Amino acid sequence: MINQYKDEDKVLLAVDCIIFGFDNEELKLLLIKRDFEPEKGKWSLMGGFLKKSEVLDEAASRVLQHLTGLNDVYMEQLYSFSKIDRDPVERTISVAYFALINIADHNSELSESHSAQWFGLEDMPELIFDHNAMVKHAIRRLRYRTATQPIGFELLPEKFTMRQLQKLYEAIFDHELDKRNFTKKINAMDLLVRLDEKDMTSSKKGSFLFKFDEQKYKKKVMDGFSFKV
Amino acid sequence: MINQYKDEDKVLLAVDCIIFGFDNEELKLLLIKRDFEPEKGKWSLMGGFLKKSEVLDEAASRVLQHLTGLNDVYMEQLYSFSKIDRDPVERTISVAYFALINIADHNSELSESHSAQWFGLEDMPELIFDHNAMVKHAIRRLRYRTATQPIGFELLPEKFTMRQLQKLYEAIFDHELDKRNFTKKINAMDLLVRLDEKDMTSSKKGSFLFKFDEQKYKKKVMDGFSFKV
DNA sequence: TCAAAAGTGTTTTACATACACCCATGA
DNA sequence: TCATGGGTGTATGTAAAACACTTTTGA
Repeated sequence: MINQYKDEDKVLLAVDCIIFGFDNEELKLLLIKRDFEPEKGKWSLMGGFLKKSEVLDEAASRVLQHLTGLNDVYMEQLYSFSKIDRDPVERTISVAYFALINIADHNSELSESHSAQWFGLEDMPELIFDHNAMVKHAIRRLRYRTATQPIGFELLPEKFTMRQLQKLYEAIFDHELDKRNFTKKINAMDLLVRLDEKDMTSSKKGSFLFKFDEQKYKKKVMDGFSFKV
Repeated sequence: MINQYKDEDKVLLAVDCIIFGFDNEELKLLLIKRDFEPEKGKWSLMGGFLKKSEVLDEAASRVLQHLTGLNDVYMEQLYSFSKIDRDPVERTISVAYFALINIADHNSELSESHSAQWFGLEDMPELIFDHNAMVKHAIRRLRYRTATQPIGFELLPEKFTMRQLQKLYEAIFDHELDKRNFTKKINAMDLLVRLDEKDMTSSKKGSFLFKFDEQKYKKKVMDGFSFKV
């Protein structure tokens, strides 16, 4: 078969990862300080190029794994960015992905070796290229996804307190929530299992730990779901 | 500056358009019968390759314009598909776009010259490559977008009756709606202007024509918006 | 005069919101 | 004993859903 596509333009395809974490207080992003040109020394999302042997999801996982050491992470393709001069070196289209990780899980030596650092959404530096726009987009998507599927749990450790979960939702929606109403709504979802175990670090009384029920969780994700603020 | 990207793989980037239309009864898709290999003679979405001089949105508009003659159409980037062998000729990543057009507006000679044809979602043929998956994805997005922004109007002529609008929403959500509740909800949106004009084709009594108020429409799109079924 | 679609309001139900006090404990 | 965060229920408002009859007019 002759190749009827041979006169078409080829381009570089990058993936860039918006990596969200949660430190029990605020939503954070893992950014790297570029140690190569162009824009050396500036802050940037972690990225890489698609190889011919990979699909996009694999490329994004590889990039994430490279920076955090983590596998099996919640990732979702976001949007493809294609401004002509977005990368000054060469025409590059970038497919943005966002990832939700548990900060405690990531390999911090690996991150440090990439001069990576967590930033709160409020005190983030300016990023290179169109990365600021990617982050904006990712926050919107995270809010929508959280309102639609219980993916918030991906950002928490396996066992967590109701207050941690609430703080997380508050951070994602940037909106204070009522403790009682929140508990009610979460319980109505019927996704959590309360353990016979308390976290004693946050108060003298201690607060119950929960984990979420993966079976029910998967079912809810399938059926759709709604959380409103 | 030396090109530090020179060892990276380059790929072909395609755009494929999911083109929705509405014929007052059902949602339809504009498909083309391929007249070139591979998969010649099979049904497919309209597509094309990204040129180095274009951004993705431009490529998608060009492809759409080529088939329908239409400019200034509602289009939205959907998702990028990257399975290794999705196109057997060469490694090609495709960025899917969806478009909403008014069937009456499109240039039907142009479409015919591409052997294009409208299909209801129910009686659609199997499509080549991963185009079926693209369509599925597009329907999901269209539902979400319609629930979130009043974009349904993009599929209607300038003047339309309340029943046409209802039929459209019913087609999008594949769900019958109550006439009274629908009218109430649409009126509450405060987007429509009732004209002193009736459409006499659908009944003896005739039914009022409406148009939507572009000013208010734009404002609502900005502010966000909610329509639930 | 009747068939066919248009138009129009009220009641019921579910869900979101607002709101305040007691509990357990370590210091 | 008291300061701190944890845990819980009820009343109110708002939006969705269910539901049926009258109007107009061309055939």
